[in-house]
Amino acid sequence: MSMEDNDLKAIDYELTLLVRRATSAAIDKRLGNLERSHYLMLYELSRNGTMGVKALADAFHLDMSTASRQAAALEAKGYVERLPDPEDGRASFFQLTEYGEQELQNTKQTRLDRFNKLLKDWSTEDRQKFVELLSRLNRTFID
Amino acid sequence: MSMEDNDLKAIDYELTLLVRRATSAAIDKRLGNLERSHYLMLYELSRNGTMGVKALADAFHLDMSTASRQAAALEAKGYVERLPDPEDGRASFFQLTEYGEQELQNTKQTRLDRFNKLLKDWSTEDRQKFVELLSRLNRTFID
DNA sequence: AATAGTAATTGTGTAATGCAAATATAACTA
DNA sequence: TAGTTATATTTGCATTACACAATTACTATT
Repeated sequence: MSMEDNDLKAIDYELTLLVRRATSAAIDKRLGNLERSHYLMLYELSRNGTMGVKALADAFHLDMSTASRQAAALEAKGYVERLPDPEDGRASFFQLTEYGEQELQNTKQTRLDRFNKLLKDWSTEDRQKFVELLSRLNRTFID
Repeated sequence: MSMEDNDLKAIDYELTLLVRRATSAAIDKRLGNLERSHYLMLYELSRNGTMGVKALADAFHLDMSTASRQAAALEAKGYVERLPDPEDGRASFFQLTEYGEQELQNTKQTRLDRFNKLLKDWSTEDRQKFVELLSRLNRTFID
């Protein structure tokens, strides 16, 4: 076992711990009024305009059944509206509603506030580096 | 909204995404033969020798009911053994078995291999920095 | 003793996910 | 064009992981 393996092991352990803590209710599961899964989906919709179940599932590498249920939940809560796809009778598009947009902004702010507190002692350089490394890792996962 | 908020927002988003991806089966949920929760618990037991349900729950900030069920699952699989606490009739200790130790080592190796692949292009400095930042974040969460 | 506190378990409910089967519609092919 | 295959979505079912509340069996205190 090489010296560098220790870093990798530590990364694995810390990430696993982080995921556990985030899954555990208090930290990340729900912030603002939105569940994590709903937050992500609304976020994606706000960036992309409208998307169908397939596109949402692909964007997050989720099973379509999962994406379908989450989109239905968002619709039931009034965060999104379902529009028929004029070119494909099987498909539909989801679009953020005014209310969904509001909740998304609220939740973004709540989450920002949390990280402001949590990372208040971090230097700008460390924050930037953390973004960079997290992004790189996420992009790697996605391939 | 200040300039630095962008970093915090990005950190939040990337972390949320990471957690989602990890929760999603393929990446982190199960590696080697161990579920994430079992991996963490065995890991903790291997570092601390023996622990009771209360201590395990505290270590991970879990509800005791959750820790209790997970410990019971580990026992059922033969990864740990339950020993009565001689000083407290209510309590017991869990101790890694030979088999549990093996599975833990297997899983550690499997996870190490994964990160070796995943982060093969990362510099030593980046890896070290990532460990540092992740650890700092986790310690912050814990308080 | 009587009471209050604690370790653990069990019952119940929820969120998030996947796989498999079913449905409706589209696209392609012979 | 009729028949077949592929695709978008939904629904049924199962699993993992968690919390909260109630219960049990002890322990500690008064």
